[in-house]
Amino acid sequence: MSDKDTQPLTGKDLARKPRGFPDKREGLIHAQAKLVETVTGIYRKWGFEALETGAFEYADALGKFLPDDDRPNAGVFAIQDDDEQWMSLRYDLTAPLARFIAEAGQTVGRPFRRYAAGPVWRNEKPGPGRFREFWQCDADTVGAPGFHADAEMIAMGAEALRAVGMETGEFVIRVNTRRLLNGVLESVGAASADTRLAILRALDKLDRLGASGVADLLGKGRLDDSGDFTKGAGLGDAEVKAVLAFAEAGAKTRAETLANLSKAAGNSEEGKAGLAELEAIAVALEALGAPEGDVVIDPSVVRGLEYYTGPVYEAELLREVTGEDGKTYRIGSIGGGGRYDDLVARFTGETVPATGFSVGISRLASALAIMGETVKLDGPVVVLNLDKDSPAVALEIATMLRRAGLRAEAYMGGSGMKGQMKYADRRGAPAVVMVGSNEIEAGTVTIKDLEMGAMKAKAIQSNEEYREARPGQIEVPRDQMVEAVRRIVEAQG
RNA sequence: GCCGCCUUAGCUCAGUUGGUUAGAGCGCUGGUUUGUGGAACCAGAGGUCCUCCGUUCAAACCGGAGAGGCGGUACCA
Repeated sequence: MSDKDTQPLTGKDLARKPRGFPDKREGLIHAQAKLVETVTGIYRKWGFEALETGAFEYADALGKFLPDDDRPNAGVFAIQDDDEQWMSLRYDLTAPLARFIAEAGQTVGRPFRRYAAGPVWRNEKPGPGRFREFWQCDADTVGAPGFHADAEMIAMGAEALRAVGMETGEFVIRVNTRRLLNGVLESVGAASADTRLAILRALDKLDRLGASGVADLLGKGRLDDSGDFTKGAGLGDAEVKAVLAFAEAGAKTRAETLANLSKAAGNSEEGKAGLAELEAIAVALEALGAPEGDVVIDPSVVRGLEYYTGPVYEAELLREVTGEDGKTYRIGSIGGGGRYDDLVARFTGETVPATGFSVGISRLASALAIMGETVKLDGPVVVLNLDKDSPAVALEIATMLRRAGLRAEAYMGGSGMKGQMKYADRRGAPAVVMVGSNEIEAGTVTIKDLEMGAMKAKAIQSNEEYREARPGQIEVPRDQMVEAVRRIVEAQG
């Protein structure tokens, strides 16, 4: 940026990582893979099929904006193709789907029910649980005009979150509709786009700032803890009250909320239509068996994406996230979605009603990681290399184990036995196999069950006794090695 | 983007109101134990004290700028 730090970095300074692009290791990768497998499994069960698109889309296909100066827009990562056209990394999985539908035309039947999982990129400020590269797992129904399709997305989303381990009270899916919001905006006479936007943004913060904070934002403005002043929407007291009454209409049950809303939503056409949408969704949710605790109607839900045209839903993690450092972290939204009836029409002019739900895989995984709920490492069986001058024995043993379908490696490092045991321990190896001169002479191998060894060692008091005991260790003839190792691995599950 | 706080060993942190060779715990490496991780004891190796510029006889410490981190706020298709 400035001209004085143009000196090239050297040495360790070179090894930097851009913020928000996480390095992921064994534990996290497997946790994420498992989440993806579980969630897509639910989507498949509900009758969705796989469809994936590429990482880049033309910038104008992704959104309404056009290239201005150097970059099309902050918020996305964009580069120019060799023909100078702007391409952007996708910021979600929905906009590329709309492009695909427009392009594929009649070659896909309607309704088209698809799921997809993959990384998306947003050029925003990262934080704990907030990344610039992160995974989403989406399901969408294209060509579905009825609100029961939205209800299906919501109920399926709740099922997916339960499948990844969320229990009653640990998450909630809050449902609203844009049309109800439009009705409220109309009823308070919010005409300008700026004012409407300011009101929606204020509403969206109800859960975080509370009624008084939102009231400030709806009115004159709000001074936050850091001393920063946020300009308000400029509504009068009566209007602020009306909007707040609407936003706080949420009640314990969906039926109660709907009853409250019918009073607070005003008489506009949009408001009535919105109420009808939510009523239809509520009926369908009953039929789908979605528990009241999992899915609530909450008129303060807005969601940022501009392409939503009707119902919107947001899945929030309620479970307290406390790290091993004792700090609590606010993870917030772990998924959401909504109806986007006009997204395909941008390309073809043909209105294609569609609705979708997305699970924030990276958020979920980092919430689990912060809580210390990482999956147990399941490393390979490690064959120790005791005679470093002739590693062939270790290679041979490892090959036997692999041919039998077991995950195994011969030690490749340069350390002594103690170091090799430490290595196996750190890798999460279920067992090590040792073949030294004693074993070669006797035609046997020594197998150590590391898990059992650890367990037995707990009962041992003195260091000498520990050295003597060789806990969890057995010696078997070489031709029984594979089965003995297999028993140990399987016993550990 | 704006505001505040922070940056010393691999990690968590001490540190002298500016004064020689910058410390601890954990971890790591080696040994006690030709060949035994998670236990014990002994020893050892790790540092441009975030970077650059300035003040000073002297800067890890003071001043300025920058980078990175954390938190808040804004933005978030």
